[in-house]
Amino acid sequence: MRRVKVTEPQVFARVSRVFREKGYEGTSYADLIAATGLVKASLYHRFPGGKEEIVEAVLSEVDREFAEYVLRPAWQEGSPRERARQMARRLKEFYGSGGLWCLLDTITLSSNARTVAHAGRSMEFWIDSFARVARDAGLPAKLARARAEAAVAAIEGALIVSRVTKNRRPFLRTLGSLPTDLTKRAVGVSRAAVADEMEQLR
Amino acid sequence: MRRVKVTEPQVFARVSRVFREKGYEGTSYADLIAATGLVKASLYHRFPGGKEEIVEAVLSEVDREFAEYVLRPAWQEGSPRERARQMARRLKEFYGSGGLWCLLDTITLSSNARTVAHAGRSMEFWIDSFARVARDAGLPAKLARARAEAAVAAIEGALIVSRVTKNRRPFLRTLGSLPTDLTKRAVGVSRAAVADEMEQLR
DNA sequence: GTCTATAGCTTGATAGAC
DNA sequence: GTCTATCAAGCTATAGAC
Repeated sequence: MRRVKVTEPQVFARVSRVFREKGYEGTSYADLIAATGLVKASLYHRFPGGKEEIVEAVLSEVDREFAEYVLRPAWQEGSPRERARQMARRLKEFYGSGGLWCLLDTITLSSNARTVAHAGRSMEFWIDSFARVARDAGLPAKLARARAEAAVAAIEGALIVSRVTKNRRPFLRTLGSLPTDLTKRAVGVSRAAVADEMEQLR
Repeated sequence: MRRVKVTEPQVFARVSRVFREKGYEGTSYADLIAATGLVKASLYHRFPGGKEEIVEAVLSEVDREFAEYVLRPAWQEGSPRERARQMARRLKEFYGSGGLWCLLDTITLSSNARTVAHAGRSMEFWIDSFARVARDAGLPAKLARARAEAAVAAIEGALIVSRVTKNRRPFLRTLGSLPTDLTKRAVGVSRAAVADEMEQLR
């Protein structure tokens, strides 16, 4: 009765799903076993460092996918607004329209300093990517950076609101306004009609 | 050797601090014992329902304080902008300038449905409070609601960015722009100078 | 690379004395 | 209302066969 070998990409995908959903402390080996179909000793064979090593590996892998797919448009040629729009589409996909949480969030609560530092670097790259688009749209570097931080926070926060109130609309709205938030030349009081903003409400 | 009795408000304050910091699964009785100075059986005497009852009680209490202090200006008389400013000041205080997390966030990851529902109602009241200020500023109800959701998300997200990148500035900036974000008549492309926004960067 | 079996510790929870 | 003592279950982790 030979078991079918579970491929490495499958293990990563299934395990990361659990950590995204339950966080670091909330994830037990029982959960990981149920998700992968592997037995505990097999997980230890693949990740001798235990849970900490698993979470490090998952973070690296998810990070790579996020950078290479979701954030990629930030580093390509083309109209800043259109690149932001493409990132918004991919963010929607990546976060399951607001039904999946962010690993950088769930994993950084009561986990070790090394993991938090790793997640910090990942988030910095995310911010850098957004900031690049804002700069390409003509914003001064300092302002671009602030806009990028605010945009990342808006997304992270919208996921929390989505989880807590079980309403995904704020998340989808945040993605909808992302291209504008990242690239518009100024915020503040304007004479543009309220109707403009209301039209964008979905 | 009689022990000094620990007052109920002290227990609530210390226990809620732990849950804010570590989340639901991340908090163990060992943590609660260390924080309160009480022994396990004493905690069970006060909260026979165990961890679930503790977290419910903490949520109710923190909720009450948040509504009665932080959100209070939303339901008072006066200029909407000034009321938003006062809430921003109190939010800064409540979240330790970005060094303390939100219970509604940390407690809703891998905890039971009842707790998530409770947290959901708390967040709805928060959104309602913000929306009221936006409506008082002259915004139509639907737009006011969307602005309120976005503002709550911005705060929650800024706390995550603060935790992950160990940089509190995004959080403080979010509070700085809260009065404007909540009460301005329109967003979008405007002719107001970029300098206006940059001046507000701290 | 996967499995069975087991070790030892920590967890949430309870009984009962003071 | 607080304590000591104890419990079973769950946890992370390892040894060793196939």
